[in-house]
Amino acid sequence: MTTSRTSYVPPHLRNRPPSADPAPISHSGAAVGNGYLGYGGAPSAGFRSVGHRDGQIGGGGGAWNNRSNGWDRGMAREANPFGDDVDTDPGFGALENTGINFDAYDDIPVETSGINVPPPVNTFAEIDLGEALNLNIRRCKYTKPTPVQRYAIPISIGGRDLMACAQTGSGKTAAFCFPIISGIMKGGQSAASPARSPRIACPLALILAPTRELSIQIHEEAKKFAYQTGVRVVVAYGGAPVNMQLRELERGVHILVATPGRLVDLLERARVSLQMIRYLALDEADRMLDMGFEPQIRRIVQQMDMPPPGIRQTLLFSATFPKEIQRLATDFLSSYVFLAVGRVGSSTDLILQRVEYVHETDKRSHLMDLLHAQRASGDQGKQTLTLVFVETKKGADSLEHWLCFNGFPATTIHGDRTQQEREYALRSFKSGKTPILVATDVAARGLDIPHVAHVVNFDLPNDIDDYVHRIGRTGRAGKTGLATAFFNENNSSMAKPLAELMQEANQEVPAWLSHFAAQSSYGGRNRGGAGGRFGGRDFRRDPSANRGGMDMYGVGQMNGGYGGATNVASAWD
DNA sequence: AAAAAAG
Repeated sequence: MTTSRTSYVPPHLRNRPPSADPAPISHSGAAVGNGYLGYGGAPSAGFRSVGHRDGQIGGGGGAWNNRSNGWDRGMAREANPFGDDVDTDPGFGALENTGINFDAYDDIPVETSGINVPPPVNTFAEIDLGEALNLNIRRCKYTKPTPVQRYAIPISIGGRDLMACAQTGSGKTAAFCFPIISGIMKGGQSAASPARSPRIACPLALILAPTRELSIQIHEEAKKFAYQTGVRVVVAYGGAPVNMQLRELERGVHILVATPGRLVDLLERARVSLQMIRYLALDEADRMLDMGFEPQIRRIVQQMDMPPPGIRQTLLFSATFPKEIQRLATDFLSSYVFLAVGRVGSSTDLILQRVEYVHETDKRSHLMDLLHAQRASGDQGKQTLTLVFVETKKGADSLEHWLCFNGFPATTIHGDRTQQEREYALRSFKSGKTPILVATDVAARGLDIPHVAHVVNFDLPNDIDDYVHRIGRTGRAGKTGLATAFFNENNSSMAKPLAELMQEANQEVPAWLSHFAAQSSYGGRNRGGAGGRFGGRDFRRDPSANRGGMDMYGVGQMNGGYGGATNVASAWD
């Protein structure tokens, strides 16, 4: 059980100040006795009962965590996700600047609604997240919480369900990971219903994401937050060999990050049980609940063995949240708080949005012009990454070939490529080896790719929310970004919402686009996700939305929920 | 109609 591995903290040194910590990070004053009932720096001692043997079934907790061998080996082996050299570790550098420009945060509009909303905090120290997690927060160089974190963390710590609208890059992942990790540490191991077999993994938290790459990214980030907390994070997604993922699950899992398809597969194989779930988080929640995903999500959340709303805690996050989707989401929530954080940087100051009228047949040559101009003006040596969005997978392949043929190193990511190719393409793009990435909407949401200077909407999406997500891939890390859209007759349905969005973001709207917008009979008003200064608005506050939804809503809320407009802050009015 | 997500 004992080992000389430097990352292992022997039991007698646990709960000790930093001298016991092998990580090459200078830190001071790690307090002892932080209220975690024996957790401190390496809380594994608090999780398992001592003296169990390998493979022993039954007892106090989920099947795996009685197996002290597996557990301690896991602890000993836990790789330092921060790397030994901060300066040369790209992963760390990326996390260090998750698009957080604190100077831009002072006048960010924030709105909450719901009953008894826990008040926001101004510092991480105000919340008792635990010493191990606090140390990781310092390692991440998060000095103070972002707006979404200031509000979402106390709400989650307070045990409330949450529907949060906040731009990706505003610290969303941490906003739902911190409370989950902290809650798992505090709660210790529930003694309830052990699994039937040690081969069934029983995670306490489930984080679902709409793409494989996003689930990978969340997993990487969550591992940093959970480092040496004793909380194990495992990822499961399709397109990759299942055996490795199964082995990881067998070694124990507190937090499972997954895409829906692979999770359903694992549930059907009875390799995962959701009976112990205490936290459910949906990232890009509006996408997860839209037509393509809804049946799978309902299956996972409502038709397996997951505890119902009110028993588990549910956290929904997205940059956009259309009203129809909000209404759907109430099925998964109990007396929830709605939180909207104004767009930070992304579609306001930091991203310069341009729309150019380009005929379908001229798109390639026009893109070429842009790339030539960019190449001419750009600082040589500095990598300027360009992300080009197209509508179809075939279109992505053909544009990639054409760009390469014309001397622009490009690669592509879309759902017809193998997972290996997808991950290679993303790495190749991030590293600057192929500074142009042609992508379908698989790359539109959530991916944090530093140094993307230019997002080109070669084909505009049909949904303004998708546009918001796409351009959000640039203007990150406090840097400015450029978003260029090619517009023509085929996109006339987008004219109005696009013009309105750009106007709200104080962007210059070309006269011809306004003309298109005026002609267009399509709506674009109050599309829920895109309207106003916020990333969204609580549909419970919309009279027209409530007319149909109120009954269902009133019944669905266990604590009475939102009882009309009378007892709620009126900042909206 | 398209994209994503299981094999």
